[in-house]
Formats: sequence, structure tokens, C-alpha cells
Amino acid sequence: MKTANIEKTLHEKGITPTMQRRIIAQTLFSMGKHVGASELYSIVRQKNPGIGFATVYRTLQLLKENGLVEQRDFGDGKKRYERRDETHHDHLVCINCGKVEEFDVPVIERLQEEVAREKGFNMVDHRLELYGYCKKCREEKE
Amino acid sequence: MKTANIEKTLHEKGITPTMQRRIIAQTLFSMGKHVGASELYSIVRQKNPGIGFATVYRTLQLLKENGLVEQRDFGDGKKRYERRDETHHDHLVCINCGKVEEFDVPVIERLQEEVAREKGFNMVDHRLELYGYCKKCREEKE
DNA sequence: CTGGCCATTGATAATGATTCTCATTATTTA
DNA sequence: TAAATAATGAGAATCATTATCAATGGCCAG
Repeated sequence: MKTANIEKTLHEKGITPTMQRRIIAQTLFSMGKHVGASELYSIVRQKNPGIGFATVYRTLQLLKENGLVEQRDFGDGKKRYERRDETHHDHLVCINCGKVEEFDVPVIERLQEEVAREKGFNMVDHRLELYGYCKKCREEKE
Repeated sequence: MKTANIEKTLHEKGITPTMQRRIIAQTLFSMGKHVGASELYSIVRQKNPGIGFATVYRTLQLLKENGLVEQRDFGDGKKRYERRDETHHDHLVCINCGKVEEFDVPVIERLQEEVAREKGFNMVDHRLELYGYCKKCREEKE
């Protein structure tokens, strides 16, 4: 994402643009998917060593609240962040090497909606993760 | 679960039966689903104030490794435990009151298997959670 | 432009869940 | 029963995350 667009995106959401926020958002957006806070922090620090850990967390929170970032949790004790994308996707996680692949099955989504409705829930989010061994790890085990 | 059965279950798995483990396992099994470690600890303490927190965690780990207990994570920062049941189920979580309901949709399970196979994964576990507002919380909001 | 106010920041302390350490105690084994 | 081994309790340590608070910065009124 180009710098100008980040500026615009922040403005549209009414977020006061500061140097830190610009750097953090831009860095995250350039890092792809499933980025941990400490991982993001270490890259941000390379660009500006003065930025603190708290600011990274605060900014992630802010971007999340404003719908620019999604937070994920694969149950390994730390949250992951990624730019929110219009296209929804679920995850396939390799429990050996940690590789994460994405997938999307509209039929599953529809079935989920149906279950929620049956149970009287107003579903606002969901989470589907498949855990297993990827092809590469299976082959290397032999 | 009766005391005698717990004794037997531990023996079958080759777990050294100690007073602490008997109390912890029995308490957990009597508490139902989605029990947090500290919640379990506080009940265990009522039965035997001498038991330490570390032992609760160690025992949960042990029971999990031996397939007697399942660990869950709903992304709220703490792990939940429950007796492992032959029947699989997924979860519907109310993000307002925390209520957890269970459900099972075999079709979804099959579709998951299919996705994993397509991607070359050997799936060993999965996790599906729907988040939303339960009926009661929706009504109270008005 | 310029002082001042309020939002933001950085450093660090605090928190909460979980794990580790190690001396003590219980269990098993010979 | 005695020695060897495993388990325990108390509290320290860890790890990710959040809160605190004084210092700083951006931005509007004059």
C-alpha cells in the first residue's frame, strides 16, 4: 500500500495521523498475513527505533476497532494481525512447521449461518481452523 | 464419574494415581464443559486446601496427553478443559454473556476433510467456533 | 504565527495465565 | 523396609498484553 493511501485511509476513519501510526500501519500492510505483534514491532523498530511496544499494541487495537485490521488467534498464546480484506478466508495450519494456508468454502459459511439461526444466535464472527501436517512435513518425516 | 472408575481410568493409562490427581480428575469430570484452570483450582481447593496451582496445571496436562481431557481455547486468553467425549462437537459462543452452546454438523466435518485433502494436509484436528449474541442478550439489549 | 490544550507517545510497571525450579514428600521397586 | 524414583507445593519466572503517567507533539483560537 502506498503511503498516500494510508494517509487517506486513516483520515477516512477519523484517526489522527501520526508518524508512528503511519509507520506501523504501512509496515503491517507490507508484511502480509498472520503477523505477530512482536514480529511487527521488530520491523517497525528498524524503520524508527524510537517507537515503543505500547504504541504498536495501541495502534493495532485502533486499526482493529476501525475495521482496517483483523485479529486472529491460533491458540499458540499470541495474537496475529493482518490487513482486513474484503474476501473472507479460513485457515489450515501445519502443526509441525507452522505454515498457514488459506481457504474458503462458501457452503460451510452458509451452514454456519444456519446453525446460528437455529440456536437463536445473531452471529457476528466465526473461526474455522484445520490443524494437521502439510505435505512437505509428512514427506520429511519418513 | 464414580471414584472407582477414575481409579481404573488412571490405571489403564499407566498414570500413577495420587490423591491430588484423583481429586482433580474427579472434580473436573463433575464440573461439565469448558472449565478454566483457575475455576477448577478453586473448587479443588475446597476439597483439599493443600493442593497447589501447579499440580492442577500438571494434572490437566497429563490428562490431556493421555486422551482423557480436551483443551479448548476460545480466544479470551485462557484455556478451557473438559472431559474428552467420544462425540465431537463445535461451539457457539455468546460474546456478551459468555454462554457456550454446542453443535455438530456432520456435513461441515466432511467438507473440512475434503479441503484438507485438496491442500495436501493430513488433518488431525480442527476447530470451529461461531461468535455472536445469544437470544437472551439480544432481548436484554433493548 | 504562537500559546495552550488535549491526544499521543515511550518507558516502565502491572497484570494474568501458565510454566519452571527446587527442596520436600509420597510412591514404587528391589 | 530402604533406596530409587516420581510427584508435589510454594513461589519465582516467563510471556504476551495492558495500564500508568510524565513528557511530547499536533493543531486550533486568537
